[in-house]
Amino acid sequence: MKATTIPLLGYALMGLVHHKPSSGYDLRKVFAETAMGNYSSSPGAIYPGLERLEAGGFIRGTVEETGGMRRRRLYSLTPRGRNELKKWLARPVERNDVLRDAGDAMLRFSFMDQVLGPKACVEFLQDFRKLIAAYLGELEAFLRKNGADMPLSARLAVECGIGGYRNLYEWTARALSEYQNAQATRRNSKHKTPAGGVR
Amino acid sequence: MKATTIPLLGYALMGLVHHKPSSGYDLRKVFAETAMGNYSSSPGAIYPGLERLEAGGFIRGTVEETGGMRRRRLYSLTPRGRNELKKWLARPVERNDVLRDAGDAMLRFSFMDQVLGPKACVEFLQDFRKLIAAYLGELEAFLRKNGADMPLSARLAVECGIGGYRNLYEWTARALSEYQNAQATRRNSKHKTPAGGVR
DNA sequence: TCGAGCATGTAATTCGTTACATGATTGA
DNA sequence: TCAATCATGTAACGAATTACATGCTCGA
Repeated sequence: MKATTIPLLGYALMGLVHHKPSSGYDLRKVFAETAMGNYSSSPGAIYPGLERLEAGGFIRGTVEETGGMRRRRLYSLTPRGRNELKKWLARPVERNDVLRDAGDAMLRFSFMDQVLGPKACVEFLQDFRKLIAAYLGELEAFLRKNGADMPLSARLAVECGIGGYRNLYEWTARALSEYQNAQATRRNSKHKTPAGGVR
Repeated sequence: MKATTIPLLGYALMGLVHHKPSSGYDLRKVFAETAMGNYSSSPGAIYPGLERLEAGGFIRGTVEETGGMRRRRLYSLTPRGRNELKKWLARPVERNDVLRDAGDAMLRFSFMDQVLGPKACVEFLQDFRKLIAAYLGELEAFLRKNGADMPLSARLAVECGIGGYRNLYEWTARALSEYQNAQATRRNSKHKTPAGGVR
């Protein structure tokens, strides 16, 4: 039983395909045109990535039968894929997720709402916030200790990084309060707006 | 004449080695323990990376002759390497540098002071600032157009990204004013503290 | 003498990048 | 009929990750 390790791009693809069944071309456009501009968008990444996911049984592609237009292979999540996506999203946040600019963690969060619901988002944000605070403390200590001996531009670069984490920290507070508002609204309106909103 | 394309890690290594001749082990520790925690630090990245740079003639390794301790190979920058580093640092900032979290650009900036001097840093910051402002506008427009249709967590993720760029934007202002102060100080003290500071 | 930390490497694998190739469809 | 755009691929290559292997040196 192989470990079946899925690269980040694979999860990005699964999350998008879960949101809305899509072709490779659709997905490339998402990466190229939306705020997901980090991530590849090159055909040499997307198509092999989709093939790997299909070979692993996480997505299934079916050829669309529309009159006109060239054939497009529409991918959608299989139950297995949905399960894998859930597992990935439900992983506890670790210190590691905070280090390398947290791209991984933010990707997870951006899909979390639809798949795991608001409660999981709140928990995630709380844990994330704690980790950010801890790392922020480390960075500030580092700067206090070494800042004076560093070339100006290097010190400024570190300060920029600290500012980035401070932004992240403040963002978690805003995000948490938005979730509290959303939950209050939902309680009042008695499920008038369900959770996911696939369309 | 091959293109000799050097990966980002290669430039990180060159910048560090220029700052202070180092062994592979030293460099690994820098990546593992300082604020440069993004970047690999694994031996399978560092040692082959150093070998490639040496094969390209950018750095040269000499075995240290200290009594005691196991032999360590100390690398230092060759003239060719210094030239290559300069060329990389002097590249104009492009829109592309702003997209993928600007890790590349910040790395360049952090070495810039020592190699190109404060004037280049100021120019860099001014260009960088403009590009950030432009991309920030795009992201905000994107959010205005699509924010309402996005799941809450996805929208929040975009807002977090926007906050990150806003931080970057504000940081450029602070950095610029620090450079102006530094220049004023230097003028007053008549080169008492030169530019580089290799030690 | 034994383990911890110093120090350097190597091999298998996987993945992304760049660049190229192909063909279908639509509108001018 | 020609260009643009839709849509899917493929091949070569480079580089990072993981995991393993090795040997030195110092202190307890």
